[in-house]
Amino acid sequence: MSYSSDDDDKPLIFKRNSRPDTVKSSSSSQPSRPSPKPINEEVDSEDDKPLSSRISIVSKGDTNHAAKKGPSTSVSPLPKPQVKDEDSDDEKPLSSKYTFKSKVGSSTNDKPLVSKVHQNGSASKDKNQLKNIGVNKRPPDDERPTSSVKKPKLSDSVTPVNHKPVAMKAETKSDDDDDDVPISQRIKKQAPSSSNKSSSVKQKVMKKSSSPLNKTNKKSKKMMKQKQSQYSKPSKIPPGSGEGQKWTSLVHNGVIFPPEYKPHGVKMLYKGKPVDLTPEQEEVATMFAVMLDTDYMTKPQFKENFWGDWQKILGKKHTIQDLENCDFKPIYEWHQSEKEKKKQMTTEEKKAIKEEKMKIEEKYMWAIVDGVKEKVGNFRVEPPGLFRGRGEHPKMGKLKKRIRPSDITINIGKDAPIPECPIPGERWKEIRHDNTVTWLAYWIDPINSKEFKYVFLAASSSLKGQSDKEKYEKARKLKGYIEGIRKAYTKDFGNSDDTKRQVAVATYLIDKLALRAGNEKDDDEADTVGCCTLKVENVEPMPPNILKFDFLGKDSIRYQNEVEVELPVFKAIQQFRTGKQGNDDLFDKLDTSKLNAHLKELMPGLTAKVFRTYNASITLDDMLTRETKGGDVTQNLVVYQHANKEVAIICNHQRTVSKSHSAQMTRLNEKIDELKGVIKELETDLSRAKKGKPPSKSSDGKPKRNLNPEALQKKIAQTNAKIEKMERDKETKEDLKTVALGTSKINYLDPRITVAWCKRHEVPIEKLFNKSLLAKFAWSMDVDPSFRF
DNA sequence: CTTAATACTTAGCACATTGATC
DNA sequence: GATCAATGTGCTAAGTATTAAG
Repeated sequence: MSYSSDDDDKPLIFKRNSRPDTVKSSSSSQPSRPSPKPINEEVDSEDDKPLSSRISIVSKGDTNHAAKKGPSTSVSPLPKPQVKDEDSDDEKPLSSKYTFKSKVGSSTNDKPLVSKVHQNGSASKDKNQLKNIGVNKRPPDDERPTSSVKKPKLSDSVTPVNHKPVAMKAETKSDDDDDDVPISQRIKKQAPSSSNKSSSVKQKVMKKSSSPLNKTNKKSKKMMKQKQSQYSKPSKIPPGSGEGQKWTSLVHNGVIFPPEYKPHGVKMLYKGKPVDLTPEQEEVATMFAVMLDTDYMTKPQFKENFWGDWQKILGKKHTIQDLENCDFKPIYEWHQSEKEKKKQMTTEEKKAIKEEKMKIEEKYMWAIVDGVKEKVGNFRVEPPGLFRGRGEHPKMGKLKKRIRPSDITINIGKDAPIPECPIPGERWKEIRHDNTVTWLAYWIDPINSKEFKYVFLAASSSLKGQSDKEKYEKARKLKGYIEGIRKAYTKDFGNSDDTKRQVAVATYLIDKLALRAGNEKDDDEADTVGCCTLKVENVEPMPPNILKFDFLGKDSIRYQNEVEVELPVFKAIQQFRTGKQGNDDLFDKLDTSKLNAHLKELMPGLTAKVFRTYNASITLDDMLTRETKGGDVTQNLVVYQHANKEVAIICNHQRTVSKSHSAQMTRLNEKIDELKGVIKELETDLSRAKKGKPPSKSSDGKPKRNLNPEALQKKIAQTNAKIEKMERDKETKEDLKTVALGTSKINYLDPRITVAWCKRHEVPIEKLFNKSLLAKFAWSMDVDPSFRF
């Protein structure tokens, strides 16, 4: 390994690489990507600092993008809590709703008029709602104190039922006066007042101790057993709601099924001859044919599994006796031409089809949760197909059978009408009324009968937003414990108790490298690992104190990294490896349950994944603070992207290099060269102009304008600037070709950090959050500009 | 304890749409 | 206005985590 230490004082340490650009096509070999750049790290961790500072990043100086774009349309003085009024809101561009231009202090929001509130997060035209469904549509601003809840499952003494967008929003309002106080403080000072209205949101954050919500009369199962342990608050219980109650009323229309199979009649060949297939056989053959141009075709496992399932449908006696002699091309080509046809359709035709589809699907898109219209996430039942497992999945290619209504369990409010089964003559498997869960429906995963496929609300829903917020609040809470936790595990690196030592080292790795917990996996899943499931061969100690990691993590994405660690950790890893084979567990005394049980002793609700959230968010907050220099919007966006990228690297969020990447780079280079040629020419002309000569002939022989030296100078400068910008863009592009920035933005970065930063630096939030993100993070829009993670 | 069942979050990629560029 | 890259969205696989059951 080369640890080149071109970075002066630091010993070079972190080096990340990974899959080759060929990822997609590679078959047997493990994917790996080159990493953008090495990261150096300081050995001794400084407790409180974010990962980014504990790990020093070799950043290439920030490029300041010269091009200035005019500040965009920022307008409204302050974002306000959004209460949507479908009718009026719809038309407005989101930008007019958000976009902060406000200065830090100005924070008095006007109150949202919560009068109509219909729907939460969505940008849609929802003229037709589930209107006809009789539901207890509560007026939005109805506060719904506990008592109003129809089924008081909880005694009145219990925390008031939390509430929804409406309440939530209304609430926000109420702490307006607090606006300049950081949320965390507001939370603290919030007295659990009796006023039901304000109880909701903050409730969740309340100390566990204060709200010993014991499951009371939950009718069922899980609840009974719930141990009201010493650290009470089971994370499941949403703040203001009853014992794990997630909703009080729930109305929706069930799910929609893909169309029945329509045979195309195109015959495939077997040993060169056309074969007749029944529609069912043809359907499965078509699933395979359609994948002819994917690299699943290079995987024997895929073909084997496909053949196994297809043969069951063909029958043992069928003409077709093997896959080798099958020629699916005719079907493949038919499919390609269908695709082409579709592409050729005029915009109007496409539009018409789309609208038609919308009309049919409209009613499935929405649910009414506690009186608020919310978007449903995946209301379309997954169509049949061949299982596309990632990595070397043992089940790839298996037939994912068609799901029928009789496979579906619906969960809905007791008082809601049962959705009509969309397929005439068929019926749902089961109807439940479980308000302790958020799913609207589920079916058994046809590939793995031990698992389920759930239908949930969309990310823009209050239910999801609420839990998202809780996730970040928990991560922020870790801030207050992290120092102690680090001290504690550091102390245990040398603990004589094997288990304790392993817990300490594992926690260290999770904290420092943002590794995933690493649950156990079955043999019928791809062989990937996380922290607790690391194998001896995945971590190679390289004296004096470097650990070389190389393993396949989630989604079979390769994690490669070389890290300098504290000596005791290094020694401990060496010791964990002794006497074991490469394939043995590195942490043989450990699994995620034990690890999490330990973590919970350190902080209520703490689990391994919280470290990832914490480290990602604190890194963003820290880098934004350190690197924002008060430039223009463009420059600030570069700062943000830089921070975002760092987080993505820490979390190992990768993407495959686009097929056209190298071609694009080549083109960029050509353009740069071209511009350089222009410069040369301009320089020639400049010197000639200075001598009073006319410009040289341009290459194409056309005469050029006779410019004066000043004009030429200016042109040269402009062109140079252009070249510089292109060089920077090129670099950025190359740099980010394997880095996926989106994943962290969606899942790990507390949106309040971004929103507050935007407010502080007058960056329109729309530059960073697209429509979906704005909807998903609606709950964070009114954060105080001074918010820090 | 260990394993199974359950529910929910996180993930990359394919495809669609939008936007920039010539 | 066509072309092609960038961006957005849908899809569904693959994780984490808790609780119940054995």
